[in-house]
Amino acid sequence: MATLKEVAHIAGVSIATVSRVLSNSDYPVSPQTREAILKVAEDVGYSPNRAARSLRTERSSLIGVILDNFSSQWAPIIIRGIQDVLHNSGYFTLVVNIPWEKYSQTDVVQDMLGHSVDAFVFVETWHPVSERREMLNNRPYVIVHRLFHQSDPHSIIPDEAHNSALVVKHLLKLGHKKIAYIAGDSDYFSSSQRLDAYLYTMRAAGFAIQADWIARGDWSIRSGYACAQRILAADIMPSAIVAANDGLAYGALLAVIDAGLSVPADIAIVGYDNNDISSMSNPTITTVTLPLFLMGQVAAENLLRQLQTDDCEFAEQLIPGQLIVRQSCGAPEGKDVYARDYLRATME
Amino acid sequence: MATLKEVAHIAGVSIATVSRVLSNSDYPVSPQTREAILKVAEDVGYSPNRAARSLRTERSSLIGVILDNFSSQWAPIIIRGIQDVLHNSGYFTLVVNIPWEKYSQTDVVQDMLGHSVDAFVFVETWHPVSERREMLNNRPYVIVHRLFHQSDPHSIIPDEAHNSALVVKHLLKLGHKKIAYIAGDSDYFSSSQRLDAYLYTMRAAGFAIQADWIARGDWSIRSGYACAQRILAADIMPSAIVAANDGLAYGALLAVIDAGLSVPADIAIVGYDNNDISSMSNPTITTVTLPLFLMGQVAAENLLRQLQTDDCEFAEQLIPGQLIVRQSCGAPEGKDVYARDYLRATME
DNA sequence: CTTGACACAGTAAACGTTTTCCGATAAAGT
DNA sequence: ACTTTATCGGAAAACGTTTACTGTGTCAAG
Repeated sequence: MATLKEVAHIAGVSIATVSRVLSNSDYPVSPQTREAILKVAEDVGYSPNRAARSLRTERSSLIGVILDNFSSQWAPIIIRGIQDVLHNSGYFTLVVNIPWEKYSQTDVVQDMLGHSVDAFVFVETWHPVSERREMLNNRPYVIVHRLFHQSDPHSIIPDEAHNSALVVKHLLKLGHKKIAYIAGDSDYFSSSQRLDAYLYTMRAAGFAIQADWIARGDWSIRSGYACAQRILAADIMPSAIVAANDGLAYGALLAVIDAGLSVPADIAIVGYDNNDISSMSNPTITTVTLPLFLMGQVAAENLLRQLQTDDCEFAEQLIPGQLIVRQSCGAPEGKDVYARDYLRATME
Repeated sequence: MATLKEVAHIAGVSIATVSRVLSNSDYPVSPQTREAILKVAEDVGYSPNRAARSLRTERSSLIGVILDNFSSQWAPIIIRGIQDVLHNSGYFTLVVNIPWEKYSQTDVVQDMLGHSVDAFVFVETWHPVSERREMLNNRPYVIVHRLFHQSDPHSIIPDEAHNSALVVKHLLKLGHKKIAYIAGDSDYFSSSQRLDAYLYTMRAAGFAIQADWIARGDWSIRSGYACAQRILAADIMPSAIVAANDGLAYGALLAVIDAGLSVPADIAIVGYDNNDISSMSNPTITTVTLPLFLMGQVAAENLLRQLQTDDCEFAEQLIPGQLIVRQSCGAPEGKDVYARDYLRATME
């Protein structure tokens, strides 16, 4: 591997000059010398030794990315968004999945600091804010798709209020007035956000909500089934059910069908997350898709801003999702196909 | 951040000695000094500067992991397997998803070499062997879950022959003699492997195969549907269909049902890959699961062996999968539940 | 003609390790 | 008692950068 020294020797200049040209510093260098050096560097295939550079500058062009669950339906897409931006800016990511029964987040952060990462990204994972700042050695950080309640201004999260309003307004527009709701596990941030927005939008539209129209599940198909059964036994039968994710929605779908009713004729159903289940069920389920790739990009851009300026002004950033209209709500269908070519899509 | 120098100063020894103790070299150091140094290092929270170490030793404790498709159903699990082993041995991974319409593999490899990665892992991706060795600067490498035909002794791949035999023998044991087959896209390595093993096992068992029992699809649900229709129109109607993946199997399932037949009573169906689709369909589909986590682990262990010894003796390594018996083949069912709690499982 | 100011290039120190070489002490063999 | 050998510790060089400092030469303003 060629070094500065060799390039300098061939070009007949000092290594300082070569360094200044090749690390695009703004130190003045005459056009001829610059030209000559660039040519030599190209010829010998010079590539800077990151270790040496890192040792000297105390920056590594490495960014630590920490997650709990690599195999979540969201994480890989978010990471692609992050890398899309960071790689273009010359950064590499140290992606680590922490099975938190095995390693502590703190240990991993320590190890990463040993590699002198410039910043951190937490994906769908969480650590008490009070400790975080010092734990990270005051490096910039960002949390993307924070799942839990603990608030943090460095978060990039879906705009659940907007999304919920999207869903409820869509149903209202289709003429539904009696809309029930199946909430998710209350430990999760998005769960209460989605529920709150449902309540707010309904009230803002001037519609009453029956107490027995609201059930709370734990995200699973099974609990969606159980919740829907409770809702179907309500004093006033609703004409639509909004579920806080596609698993619950699919469970509700099964329950409604098992009760001898039809979807969407008798009861409309809407889910969340655009999980594969929602495009493969029969009927397919109208749902809200989260802009995961975009969230990753935004997170990375935020991080870059923190790295470039020392401006650490920060506010939670909300990214709106999109409604995907399918069969389960009775509206004219969007462009989505019945059984999406799942494997085809993932293999291309 | 504490340095060797500080530790040395406090412990009252030279940095050379501290280095020898802290980088567990086998250079003789008296127990007392060792003890003292370790204590001081612990107290000040010493953590070695990887950049400096890397500059000196020309190793980085970094391993480059390159993939095409982060969001494939296999990749995240494989990566977790890889990291499980590598992280325990003090390595970090530089995971990069290459959208190959955007960047060239060669560029990414170059960038990684700039960070002086010690070795490479290619996940489900491919590059001509002839160029590879020099492109990688003679660093060790390993390919895990190679999808294409181009053979390479450094590959860790599923033992498709074993898996196919598993499936066919299972059906033969259930009394099926007329077994049809839907193959996948012939560009893919596993496709031909699975087909070959089907043919071999059938012949070895002494059963004839009708030409119109074999159809070729492209992995998609749609093509599974079409292939099954062709097979159902065969001169001699088969009693079972083996499909090269779960998408094809699901398509076949739909076709059989649409033809007014029942699964498994009239036709048994078996798929591959234990995709979510196979556990959510009705009936659920018997399938073969690939040991992805294990494959990642094996790959990482191979890499470590290459790094430690300079022994580059290498042979393709085949990892056998497992049969998951579900409803679609008519056998007494395994422990798998009907609609697996998909989201629950991914969120925990 | 002086005096800055500026553009450009080079010298050398520093970053934190590892490791070679060398010296000192002690134990063991003659 | 003298060599040999093993054990332990230190001094110092090196890895490839970046950058503060210094030193030229040129040019414009006074």
